[in-house]
Amino acid sequence: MQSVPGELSARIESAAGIDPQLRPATKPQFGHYQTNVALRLAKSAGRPPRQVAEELLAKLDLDDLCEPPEIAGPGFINLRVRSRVLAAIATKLAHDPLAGLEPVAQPKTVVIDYSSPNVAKQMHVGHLRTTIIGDCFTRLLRALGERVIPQNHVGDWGRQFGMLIEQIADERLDLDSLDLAGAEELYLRANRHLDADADFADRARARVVALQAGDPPTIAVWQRLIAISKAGFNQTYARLGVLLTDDDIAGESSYNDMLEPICRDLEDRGIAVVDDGALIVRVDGFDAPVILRNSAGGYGYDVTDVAALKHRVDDLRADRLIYVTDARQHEHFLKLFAVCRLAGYLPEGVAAEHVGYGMVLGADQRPFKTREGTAAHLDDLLDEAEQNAAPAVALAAIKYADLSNQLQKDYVFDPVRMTQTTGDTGPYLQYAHARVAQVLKRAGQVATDVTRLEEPAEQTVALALSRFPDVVEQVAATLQPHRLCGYLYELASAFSVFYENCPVLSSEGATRESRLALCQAVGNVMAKGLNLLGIEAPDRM
RNA sequence: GCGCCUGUGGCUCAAUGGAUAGAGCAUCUGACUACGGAUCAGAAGGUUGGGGGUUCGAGUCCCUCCAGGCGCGCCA
Repeated sequence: MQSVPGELSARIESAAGIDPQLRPATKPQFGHYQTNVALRLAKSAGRPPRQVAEELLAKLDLDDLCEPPEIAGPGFINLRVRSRVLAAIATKLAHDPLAGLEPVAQPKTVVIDYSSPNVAKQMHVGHLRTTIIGDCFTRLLRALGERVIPQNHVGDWGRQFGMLIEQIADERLDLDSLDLAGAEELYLRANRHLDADADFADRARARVVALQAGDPPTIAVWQRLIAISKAGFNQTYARLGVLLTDDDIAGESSYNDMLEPICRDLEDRGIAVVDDGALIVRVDGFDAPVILRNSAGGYGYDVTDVAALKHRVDDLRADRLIYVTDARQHEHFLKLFAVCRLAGYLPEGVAAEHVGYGMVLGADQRPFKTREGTAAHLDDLLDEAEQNAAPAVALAAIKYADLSNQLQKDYVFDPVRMTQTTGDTGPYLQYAHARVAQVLKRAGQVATDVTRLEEPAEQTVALALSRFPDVVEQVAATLQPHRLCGYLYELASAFSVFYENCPVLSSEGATRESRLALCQAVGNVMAKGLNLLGIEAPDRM
């Protein structure tokens, strides 16, 4: 079944010839949906908009879905959906396990790059957003039937491993007793050692060479460090309740064998040139080139990203690539996409999008740091939020705060404000869901059909419910979770008004049954919506 | 210097080129012997950073200036 706005939109378009740009009405007195189609047609037709609107309505039959349309203001057409249509939708939403979401006709393969922590370092505040946002995208697109392949681009390669492995040898460290926090302390000791001891620095450099050459004992230690780190990451993922698993890990090192052939390919085809000893690709519109290979013959992140993209297109068969990293890397990804288009690694039919998010700031409006000046650990943030609320609620608060404003904006991590249960917060949404659950539990009967929507509050709830599938679809297309947050907040508010004005358990007969079913629909949609955000919907709080 | 992002009530944020710019927090005023008051109703609070322009219509698009953040060849 097509959604109501979808069906209305299709019918108006077939009569008008252009997309009606149907929108939810901006005010209750304008009905449920509005379109400015007559205003736009009037221009090319050279006739008054209201007259165009009348002619259009004469050709349209919406009687099965809407009350008679109204022409208002300069020529808007206002539509009010019939109560029995809304009731039928609400009934469906009450019982549909998918809450009205329908799988796309032709699923695409979507590769989403997110989280990407570094080996031998605990995840810090910077990883919070990429992990939560990426997890939300995975849930959203999977709910719509897309084939989603998360890619956790773990930083498991680079010069730091030389000093780490040498430091382990120097200390005769027992790796069996090392956890991720311990590995991070090791990292710091190795760093200090490197600065203070030239001989150690030489050995670290030699160890990097050995690692790159595949020296077995060196590789063995490197693999242990990765295993220790993964275990630490997985603890944090479990605490965050995100879907990432070890299967989603595609570390930087996995692309090593591709780097040299890519350089050769691009150089052979004249796309890359040697400049100042480095192999680079110049990109129109950007001053700085993409550096495939530095003048010392080493490979950096640029070429690794090219290789990763090529792998995702060629081997994973991606139709759509999404990268979730901080906004500062935006230009890097634009250049990466440009180079890959140029090289033919990124065919026209494959979409590539960078979703850049803003920084997490402390109360001082500065990037969130510890007292020592290092980036705060992710676990510390969770701990801090849990001082203000129970773990499940604190996590909801953090995720909602992270997803509810436009992603590219910085936001202030304010544990007190975001754990509040009033206003536009995660806990408020959970509370609405819990109230629904309690009513249903106490009803003592199974919810059936929504049959009457006489009260305005009932109408408002049903109308909000009917918009859910469209909102989800739009969020999946635009990758703007804050719109889903806004929608769920609206639904929760509408439910609260209904709850205040329309007794459920103390009403009788058909009214009671209808209201119970409406409650169930709200609960179902709310739970589904929260689930798409990665937020739990408890029955009690 | 060049480029990207941001600027909306005291604070935190919405608004797909459409009607009188919407919410929440805080403030003030109301509603409970309660289907969970972790709620609801109402009030007050705005020259959408400034100035031009395009359009029937601009917070939104274009130009320009201002303020803040970030990035600008061999580290991710």
